[in-house]
Amino acid sequence: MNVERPRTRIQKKNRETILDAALAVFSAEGFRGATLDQIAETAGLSKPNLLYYFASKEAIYSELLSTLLDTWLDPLRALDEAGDPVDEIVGYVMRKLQMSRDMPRESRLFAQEIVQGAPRILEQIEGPLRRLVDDKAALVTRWIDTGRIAALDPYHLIFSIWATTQHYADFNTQVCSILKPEGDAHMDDAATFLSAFYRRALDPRQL
Amino acid sequence: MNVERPRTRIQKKNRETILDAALAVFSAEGFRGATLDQIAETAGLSKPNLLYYFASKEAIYSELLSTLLDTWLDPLRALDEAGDPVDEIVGYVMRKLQMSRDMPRESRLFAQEIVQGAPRILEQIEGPLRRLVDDKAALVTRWIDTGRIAALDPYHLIFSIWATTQHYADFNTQVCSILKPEGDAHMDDAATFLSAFYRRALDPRQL
DNA sequence: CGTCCTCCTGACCATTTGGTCAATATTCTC
DNA sequence: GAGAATATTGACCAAATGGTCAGGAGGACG
Repeated sequence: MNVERPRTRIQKKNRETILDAALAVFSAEGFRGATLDQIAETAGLSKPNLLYYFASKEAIYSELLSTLLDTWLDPLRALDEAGDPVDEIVGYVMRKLQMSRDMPRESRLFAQEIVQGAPRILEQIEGPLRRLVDDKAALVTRWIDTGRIAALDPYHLIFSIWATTQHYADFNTQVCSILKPEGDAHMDDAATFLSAFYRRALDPRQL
Repeated sequence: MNVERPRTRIQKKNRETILDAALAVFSAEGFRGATLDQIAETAGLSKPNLLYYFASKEAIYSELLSTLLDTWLDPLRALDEAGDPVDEIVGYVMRKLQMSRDMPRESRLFAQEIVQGAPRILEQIEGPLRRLVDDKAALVTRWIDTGRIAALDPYHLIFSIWATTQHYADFNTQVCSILKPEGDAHMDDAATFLSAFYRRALDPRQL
């Protein structure tokens, strides 16, 4: 089974089942911490069966990463030059926060990969991701130059958005330990905070 | 060797050597990814010798975490009610950023532990850390109530500071991949950005 | 110099884990 | 429903890994 494109419906279903189980296990345990047995059990399949669909543990992991990275960047892609600059960026922040709420496993998966030096997706980061960021940073610079937004380094602005929004997925344990109620009730508070925060920081008036 | 306090100078030296090597390996590979052999080699000691000084891999890891957490919180502790509110918070941001620059291994160690649900320091987070944060959040609230700083949720404000500053240590690989020059030259840019960013967001005038 | 205590190591062990394979079961196609 | 293609599994393997242990070095101290 060195196949790339699934040919039968069983293949499609099982590959999806495996990838979903792998996402759960890898995001919770990291690459090294996850075991094929765990993934197999989560998926409800036998270990040799996993290896019938994927060549190796690494193959599962790599396919996960590259499949998800694309989705992960959608919110940034949607940044639109035509809209109001401040609204656009605040909108991006909200979309990214929504993603942390809806896809915390994906967020943690990337977080762990990158913390460890991104050994398996460095290429994707230096290629597509970097190009996208360069593109959007140029857009922000245009907004700055026309005085429609505060003059703040666009790259570091984007980093700050990644950091503040992904924090709620990646460090959810810590957030919940400090904010009394469990659950993601505080996600709404986070949205309120970040919205006001970025609106204040970006407003071109003042100072 | 179930000793807690080192008694001889050899003990003290070797325990330090081991903890330093462990910090390097654990922060780069995570708890599960790190091996005793790696730590032993990094420390220049034999594996059985490690286990002469520490009861187990877990024991090394736990001692590392609890030793470092205290230092990690110093910047927040220094937040001073007597100073100018905006300057105090910006100062906190700068101290925290400095820590990400000087102690990236420690930052990554905590990051990985918390991403995985903080299984081994949850107690410390729910106890001392939470108390400290509650304390400082109350201080920020006082500043808000007297109109000396913008009205922003103090807990989420603190989270945003952790997120934005630690980002430069934890996701350093990504930052370097997007910002052309390697090295930590961009740490200065980060300081400039964060300083301006928080100053704008916190200024009590406007809006 | 002898002896006690600390320090260190080679050899070894049990378990875990990624991965293989031949054989069997299931599904698909005509 | 026969036969080919696809799917699944139990049994097994080699390497890695956390940890043990008996015994040997090495230093401190009388």
